[in-house]
Amino acid sequence: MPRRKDDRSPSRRSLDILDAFSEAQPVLTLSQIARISDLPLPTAHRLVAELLAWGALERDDSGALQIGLHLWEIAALAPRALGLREIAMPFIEDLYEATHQNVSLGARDGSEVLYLERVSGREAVGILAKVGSRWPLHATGVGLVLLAYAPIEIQERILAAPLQRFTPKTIGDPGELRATLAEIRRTGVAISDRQITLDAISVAAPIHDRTGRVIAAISLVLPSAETSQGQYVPLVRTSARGISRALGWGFPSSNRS
Amino acid sequence: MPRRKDDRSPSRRSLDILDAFSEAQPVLTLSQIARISDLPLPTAHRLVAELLAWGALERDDSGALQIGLHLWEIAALAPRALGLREIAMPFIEDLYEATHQNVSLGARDGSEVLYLERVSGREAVGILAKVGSRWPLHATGVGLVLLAYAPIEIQERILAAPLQRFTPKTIGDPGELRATLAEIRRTGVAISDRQITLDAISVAAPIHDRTGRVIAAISLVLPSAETSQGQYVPLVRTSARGISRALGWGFPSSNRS
DNA sequence: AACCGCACTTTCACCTGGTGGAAGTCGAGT
DNA sequence: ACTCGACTTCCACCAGGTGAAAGTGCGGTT
Repeated sequence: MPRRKDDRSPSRRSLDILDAFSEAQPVLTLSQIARISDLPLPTAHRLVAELLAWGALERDDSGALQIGLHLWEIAALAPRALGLREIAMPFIEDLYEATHQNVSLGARDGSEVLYLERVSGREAVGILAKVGSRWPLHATGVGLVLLAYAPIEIQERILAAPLQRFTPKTIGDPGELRATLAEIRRTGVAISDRQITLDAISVAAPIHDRTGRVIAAISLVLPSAETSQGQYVPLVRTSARGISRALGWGFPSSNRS
Repeated sequence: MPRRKDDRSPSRRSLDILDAFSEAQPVLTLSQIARISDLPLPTAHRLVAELLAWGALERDDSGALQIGLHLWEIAALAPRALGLREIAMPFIEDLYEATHQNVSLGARDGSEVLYLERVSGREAVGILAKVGSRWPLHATGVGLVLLAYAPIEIQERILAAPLQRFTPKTIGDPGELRATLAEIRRTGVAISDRQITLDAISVAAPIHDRTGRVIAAISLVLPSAETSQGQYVPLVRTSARGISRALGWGFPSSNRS
C-alpha cells in the first residue's frame, strides 16, 4: 500500500492550496484548506507556512487565512490582465463618464470570459460580472464578441456542448448562436439582450492587438428599459477602436479577422 | 559535498520563480528565470511546466513566459486588494469625475506603500505610481498617511533608517518627518509637496475599517502649478470618509485614531 | 472545575519522488 | 558546415517531503 495516495508534487500542492480560495470563500481556516485541497492536515500546515512566509497568503485579525498582497503584486504583472487594463483605462473612463453606465473589460481564458475590469457608478444597473469572475462565453456581451473571434476549435466545442441558460432570453440553441456569431463578425458589435438578468442588456465590441487578433472586449451594460440602445453602439465601437489603436493596431502588418 | 546547494523546498522554489518577474521584466525566457531564481535549468524547466499547467504562467506568441490569468484570478480574491477596491471604486470615480486629476488608492505592506488602484485621465499630470508598484512610505501622499497611522515600530524603523530622496523637496530629515506625521494625525490629511517629481503634489486622506484602524489611503495628485490646492482637501477627505463608512466605520465600536 | 470537542502544531522513521549533471535536440547567426 | 545558446530528456542517487500519531490550547458544556 502506497504511503502517498495521490501523486501531486509539492509545488502543485501549494498551487492547489491557492485554488482552495474562491469568490464564495475568500477567507479560510487551515482545516478548511486541508479539506478542500484534499491534503493531510500536517502537510497543509507546512505548505501554508511556506505560502505565508513568501506572502502568497496572509492571516486576518482572527488568524484565518486569505490571499496575500505579495501574490496580488506579482499577479499585477500579468500582461493579459493589468497590462491591458493600464492601456484601456482612460478609454473606459471616457465611456463611463459619457454614459454613467457599467463598463466592463474581459478576456477569454479557455472557454470562458474572465472579467478584468469593471467601472460602475452608483446609479447603474446591478451587474453580476465582478472583476475576477468567470462566465460562459455565450451568455454575455463580452463573451459573445470573444467567442465570435475565437479559434474555430473553441467555437465548435462550445456549440457542441449544452448551453447553460440564465434567463428565458439566454441563447440556448446552437443554430441561433452560430447565426449570432456570424452577425457579430459582420457588424463588429455584439448585443446581449437580457441573457444574464432580465433587467440588463449589454453592448460589446472587440479589442485587437497589433497583430490584429482579438485579445479582449469591452462592453456597456444598460438597463433593458433603456429605449435608445442604438446610440450606444457607436460609443462602444469607438472606445474599442481607440484601445486597439493604443495597442498598436492599424499599422500595416498582418491583419486577419 | 552536498548534492543540493540550497535548501529551498520545491514549493518555495516555485514561488521564487514567480518572484523572478518584475515590472522591469514582465516577460522572461526559461533560462532567464533559472538565472534570476538561481536554479539549475532542468529544475526550473520542471517547475515552470507545473506552473504552466496550473495557469500561474503562460507563454506569449514567441514562447516566452509571463504571469498567467489564472494566477491573476486567484490574486483578485485578496481582500486587502480587490476586495477593498470593489468598495472604494464608486468613490474614486466620483473624485475623478469632479476633478479629472489622478486618483490613487494604496495600502501599506510592511514598510512600503503598495498602490492598489489608480484612475488617471489623459490630461492629468504624469504619475509614476502605477497599480502594483511599491514606494517608500515617507515620499508619497498615500504613504505619509499610512505611516502616520502605522504601528509605532514601523514608524520608528523608518525614522531610524536613511530617508531616500527623489527631489530636493523630499523629506530627508527624521525630525521634519516626525513633525509632518503629527500634523497629519492632527488634520487627517497629508500633503506631499513635490516629493517624487517637481511637477506634482498630492493630497491624501486615511481610510478606516470597521474597527477604526487605518487600512488604506486615497490621494489626488495635482500639478504643482495648481494654485488653489486648498479646494481639493475637503473633496479627498469626504471621499475617504465615504469609503470608510462603506466599510462599516462610524458605528459605535472600538474607535481609536 | 472537570470534561469534551475541535483546530492547530510538532515529531520522526520511512522511502519515494525531486534532483541536477550529463547528454541530446533544435534553430539562428556567421 | 560550424558555433553558440536555449531548451528538453534521461536516470541513478539520496535528501527531504510525507503523514500517522501524539501533543497543545482554547472555548463551550455539564
